Amino acid sequence: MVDYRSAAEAPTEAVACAHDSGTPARAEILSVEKAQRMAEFFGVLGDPNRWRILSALAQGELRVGDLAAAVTMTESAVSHQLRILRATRLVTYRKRGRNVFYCLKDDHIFNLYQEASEHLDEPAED
Amino acid sequence: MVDYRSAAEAPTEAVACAHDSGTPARAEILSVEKAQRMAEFFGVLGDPNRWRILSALAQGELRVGDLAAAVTMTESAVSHQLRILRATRLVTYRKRGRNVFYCLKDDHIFNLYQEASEHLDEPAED
DNA sequence: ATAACACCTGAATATCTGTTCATGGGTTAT
DNA sequence: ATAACCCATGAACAGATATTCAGGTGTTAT
Repeated sequence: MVDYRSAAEAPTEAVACAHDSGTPARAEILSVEKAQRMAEFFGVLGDPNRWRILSALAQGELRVGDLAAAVTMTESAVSHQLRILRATRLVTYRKRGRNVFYCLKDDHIFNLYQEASEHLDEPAED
Repeated sequence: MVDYRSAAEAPTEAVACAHDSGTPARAEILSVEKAQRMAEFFGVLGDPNRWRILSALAQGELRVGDLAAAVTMTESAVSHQLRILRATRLVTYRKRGRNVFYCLKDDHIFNLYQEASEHLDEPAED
């Protein structure tokens, strides 16, 4: 997926830690359980098609079929992904007859998107 | 990893969308490229050992060997992971003789952690 | 020079993950 | 009742991923 050989190499001597010298440690080391929960959550956001689904739902409620068309995936594939997004409580749904309308559940996904964008938009600084 | 059969089921009729009725759509649907970049970034945070490494570094600078001991992984495994964290610009390093000291690069990881925690701590509401 | 140390890297393997395909349940129309 | 429609699900397969293992580079000590 990514070519890690093009990683940021050769740092300067200037200290570039998130918290410098005298600053007290901000956090304890994560327990394996907490780390596991974090990883499971972020892992859900680690798939491009799930991001496309989420961004489509950011425009408003959508039926599964329309959602599939919007992201050019099969209904089955979308349905599988929606199950995961449901379990992670990122989306909710509402049944009307034989249709099922999905939508985003809350604002957390927006904040995460924004925070990630800021990080990704930062200059390479090499 | 997760049992998706225990997903949130049986919604009420009350609308629970992130943006209600008349609100205008907040975003366009993500391009495949942007979705790909997002997924790659969040995918890095989709591993429990990487979270333990990051949280260990949140306490301060650490040598690779000490880091490995702190998270109970082999030096090799840690080194492989650090390469990924370096490429994602989540950590930086500093060479002193034959030692290499790693530390967190910026605050984004804290914000992401906090945002995710808030989401995960929300009640199940079933 | 030689050995020990700290770290990095490539290949190989076991595991996890996402899609497809086929099928089944529930709802509406005829 | 029957057919058409919408969606969910399980199994299976292909692709991605993380660790282990063996070996390599560069640095410090003897």
